[in-house]
Amino acid sequence: MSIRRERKDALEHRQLILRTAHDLFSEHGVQPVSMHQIAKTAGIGQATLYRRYAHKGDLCLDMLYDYSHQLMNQINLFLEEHRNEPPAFRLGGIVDHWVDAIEEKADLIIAMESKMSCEDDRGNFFHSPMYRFFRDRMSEILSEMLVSDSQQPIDTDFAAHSIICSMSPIGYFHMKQEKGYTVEQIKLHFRRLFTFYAHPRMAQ
Amino acid sequence: MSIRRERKDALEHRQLILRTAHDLFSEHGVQPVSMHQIAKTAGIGQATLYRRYAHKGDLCLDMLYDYSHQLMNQINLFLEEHRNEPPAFRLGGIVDHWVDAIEEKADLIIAMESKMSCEDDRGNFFHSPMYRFFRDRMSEILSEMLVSDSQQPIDTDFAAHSIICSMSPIGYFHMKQEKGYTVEQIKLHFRRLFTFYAHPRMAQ
DNA sequence: GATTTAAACGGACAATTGTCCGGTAAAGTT
DNA sequence: AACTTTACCGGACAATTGTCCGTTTAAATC
Repeated sequence: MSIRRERKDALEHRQLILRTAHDLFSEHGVQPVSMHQIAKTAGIGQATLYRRYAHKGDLCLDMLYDYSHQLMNQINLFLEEHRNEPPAFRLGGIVDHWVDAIEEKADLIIAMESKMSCEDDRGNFFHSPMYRFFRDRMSEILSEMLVSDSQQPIDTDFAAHSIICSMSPIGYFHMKQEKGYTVEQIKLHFRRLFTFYAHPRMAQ
Repeated sequence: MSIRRERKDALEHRQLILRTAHDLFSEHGVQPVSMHQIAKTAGIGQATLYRRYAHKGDLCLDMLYDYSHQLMNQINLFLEEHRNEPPAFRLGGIVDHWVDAIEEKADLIIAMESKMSCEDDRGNFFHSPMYRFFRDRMSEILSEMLVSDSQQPIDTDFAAHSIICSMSPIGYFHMKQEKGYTVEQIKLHFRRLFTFYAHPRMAQ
């Protein structure tokens, strides 16, 4: 009774699927390409595709895997380089990176998010390493900010989660299109809003 | 050349659809009921249904119409009654009402939101009266809070929009299930987080 | 009330998503 | 190397979503 490792052909198929999907998405965009089309183009059965990926959102999540690691590395580097800057500055840096990522991978991110029902674990963004990374890094920074004398302690994980939600691609693009803000303006507004925690002025 | 008003049978069908959908949703839940099933049960054609509602999310949005007006009235009443309380208190009240609404109408709201692509106007939550109502009320309250001496003015519409996004049902239920918070704990955390704008303590 | 107009109808059709199950072949066992 | 096990394969099938188009009929005009 030993653990069977993944079959060689299964691994090849996974790579084939990712390559095929990438090519099709590049050529036609994300939304117009169907799962059937991906399977057919890759020359594999429908079920083989669905066995790997529960739905297109799940596939997109995996396609973002490399990019997300790249992004996490960039951010870690940024945080390392600016470790002596005030927390608000570092939080702002994360915001900037995140917004840039949305701009660059909008199609994939939206396709991913729009398929997420609440129940199913598989392909749920909130269970991805990227979500945890963002939440944990932000949570740490928020802790630094709030270490002081607040009589009402803020739950920093909760706050980080809220910040991530408020920077959802859907909401982001609504802001951009509806109000006509530029990318830089939105970044600025986010930075001001979130770093209000760090440099608050007494109101009223 | 005059404007033709809506045909009588069209109106009847609209009401029939809403009633049928309500009954089916009550019996089986929202997600398992298909558009085909709704049309068939109502005794109308597929196209007749789709002509009214672009997709199930659009239908859900309309089903929330009455409830949303009720909710808006409740909140207006609340704001009226507590107009002399500090803005943070009033913002907190809105949060409470919103969370209660999510709890009560979760299925419909999630079905609605999960169908929203960015482009199509029809059935987009961000174009609904409810969104505008929440954004505008919150924006007003935030203005009161921030009227003071901030050298970096916060865009209150932007802030209100962000708050709405951070209270999205998907994010809310993730918090609730994953971290095991009770409804009241989440309300409290939201209140603290958002009203941090109003009673901030200097950090660092 | 007959005629015209076009909004509305609905069933059939096309496309996409998601599942089943008999068969295949790779990994472990002797 | 032959055998056993079982993860994996893939095409066919079922369900759901979304659209087309010839026909009907309510409403405006005469």
